[in-house]
Amino acid sequence: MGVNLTPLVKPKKIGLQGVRGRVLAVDALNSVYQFLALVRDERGMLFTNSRGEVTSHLIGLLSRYSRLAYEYDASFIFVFDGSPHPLKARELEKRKKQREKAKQEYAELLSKGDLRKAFSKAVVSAEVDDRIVESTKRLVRLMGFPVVDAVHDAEAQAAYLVKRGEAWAVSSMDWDSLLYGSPRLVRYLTLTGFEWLPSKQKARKLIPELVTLEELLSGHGITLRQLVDIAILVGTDYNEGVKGVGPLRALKMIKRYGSLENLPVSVRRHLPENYEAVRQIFLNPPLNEKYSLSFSPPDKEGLMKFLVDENDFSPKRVEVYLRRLEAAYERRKGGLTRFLA
DNA sequence: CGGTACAA
DNA sequence: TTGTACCGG
Repeated sequence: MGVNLTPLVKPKKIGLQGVRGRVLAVDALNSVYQFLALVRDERGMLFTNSRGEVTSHLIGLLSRYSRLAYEYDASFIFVFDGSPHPLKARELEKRKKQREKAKQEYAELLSKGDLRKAFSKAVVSAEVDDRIVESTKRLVRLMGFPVVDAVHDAEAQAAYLVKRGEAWAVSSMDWDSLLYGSPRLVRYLTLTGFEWLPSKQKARKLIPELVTLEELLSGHGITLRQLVDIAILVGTDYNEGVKGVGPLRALKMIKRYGSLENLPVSVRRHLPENYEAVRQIFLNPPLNEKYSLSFSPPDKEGLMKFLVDENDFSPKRVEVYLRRLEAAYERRKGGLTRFLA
């Protein structure tokens, strides 16, 4: 679930116009999780092709990113998680247990006929397997967007792409890219602007928000290293936080004492022994430096074969997505030519 | 989630 | 213009 920085951040609402013409480094599987959670029928069942393979993520990716490209002239680099960092194993185990519990509860609620509650469990049980990752990569490439593989966490690689100027901001629901030093983070990059709150059985209206690392740090008078120390106190994917310490207390302590090393021993003794290793994951993560970023026109034949022949999409719908992607590509290409001339 | 159609 | 209902694979 990443790090909870919510109480420390004052995002600026930028709306969809705020990403016009921008290149976003998308945490691809973060986006896929949202689609798997929400692109479902009224019983909470995922969409599938005739072989029973999940297609909900393909529906979501096509409609969202083709329209953002077409209507807002945005473009995307899709960044994928690599092998999980060894220190993340405990967190992954925890999530797996949560999913399994939710799956069971889903089946029970469904057999009792409680469709609304069943749906909320289906959302928690969303799971990304290898086939979903591979089909996502295949679709993104056919759409003409570059795919970048991270060594471990996609958020680290996406942050690096923004630091290098290859993308304007990271697009993700999670905060972690800021800890990896991304200068900008865009949250809630959706078209309809709704977030489903399973606990409340309600949807809340949201518009895209921008968080600037510089403003976050200067606003609190801290350094990136200190922000990472705050995260370690609160808890990250790589360590349990100190009990009773939330984001606000952590900020106060790090501002007062400067760093984890200087905390009073009463707090410091609750830190994990390997906190320096966790700090280095964020400050100095292994990166893929040999990525290639080629933006191509959409592959019409490839998309038809993949979506219509293999995944039972209606050809009429696929043509709509294709037209958007073609128009968006031509417009960006034209803009670039003008810029170079 | 996102698209569409139709109501008030 | 906003709400609501239904569909997509």
